[in-house]
Amino acid sequence: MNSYGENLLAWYDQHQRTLPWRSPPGAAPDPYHVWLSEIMLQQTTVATVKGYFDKFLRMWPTVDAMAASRQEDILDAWAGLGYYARARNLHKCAQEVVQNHQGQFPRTAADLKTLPGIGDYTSAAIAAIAFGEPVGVVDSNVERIVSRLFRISTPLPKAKKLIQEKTDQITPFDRPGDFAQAMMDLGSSLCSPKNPDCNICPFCSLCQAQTRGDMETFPVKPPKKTKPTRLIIAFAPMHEGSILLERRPDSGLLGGMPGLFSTPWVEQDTHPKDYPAYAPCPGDWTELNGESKHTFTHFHLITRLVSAEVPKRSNVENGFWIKKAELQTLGFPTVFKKMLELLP
DNA sequence: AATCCGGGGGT
DNA sequence: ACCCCAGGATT
Repeated sequence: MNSYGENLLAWYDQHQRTLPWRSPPGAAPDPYHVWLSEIMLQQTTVATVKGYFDKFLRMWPTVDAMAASRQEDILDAWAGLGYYARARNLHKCAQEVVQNHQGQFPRTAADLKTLPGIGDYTSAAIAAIAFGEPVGVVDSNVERIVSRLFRISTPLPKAKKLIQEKTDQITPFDRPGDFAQAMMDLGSSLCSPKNPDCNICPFCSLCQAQTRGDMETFPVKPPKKTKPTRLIIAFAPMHEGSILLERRPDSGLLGGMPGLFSTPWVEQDTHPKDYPAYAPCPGDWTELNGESKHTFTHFHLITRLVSAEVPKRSNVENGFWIKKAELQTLGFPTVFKKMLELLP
């Protein structure tokens, strides 16, 4: 056992957090729980995931149950969590595990990585935590910690290979899963992006950046780009208290999710005379008061809502009618929730 | 190597 | 307003 492992695991045994997907000390983790939590935790905070994790386990207690469900039900339960490709891949992955692996998750990082939605990080995390494979698990917490430990000045993402090698080196063969989770606990508590608490850090004397006092300069990241603003008109075609909505195509932005029909999501505004070209049906469109704002990963969106009482035609491509009172029974992406709040 | 893909919380 | 976050897939 190296000194990194000794120091960190000693700290972990004292400060370990209890989380819904984390098994009690000494108990064997359920690979299904580990997998489900790791997918949800991709670019998503622990606090946000907790409620969704509990709900998913109640709805689908086993990978077999999830594999037997419909993608639409998975997406509905995932609504609000974001990055919806994760939910589509979750369903695909469960089906592959059942069909091609006898309902058992592969036990190595290399085999896990062949499954949908499982990449470098998640394959290593499941292999280490659920199956004890001594592999370095590198997420953004670990990138920050390791780049500080060794003062890695190469900018991300080019530094990823070196960070992976360093992480592999300091990961102990004994308890690699605990080491990985301890690193993430450390990164989310003491080794924070700003004002890291080096005084009580188990790596304090081992950390090159802390010795120099320039912790906050690591990791080195490329400059951010400014987000453009897109302005769209969303359509609310009404008929006797029902609204015509769209089931979005299975790929791309908010893929597979329900939403409102709208003009194209571009930076250029649309003139009212062009509304009919984009509306799902003919209508006398009148603008409702207010506008909704939402920010995505790479652009801001401002939406104005127009409404019209229209005949109830049923042959609208990807369209479906739903009573206003039943909107709450459907899982919407947050951007559409905000738009629907503009309805009178 | 770049780009696309959500949303919430901290500061 | 800007930062960050238990990243993966696509091009």
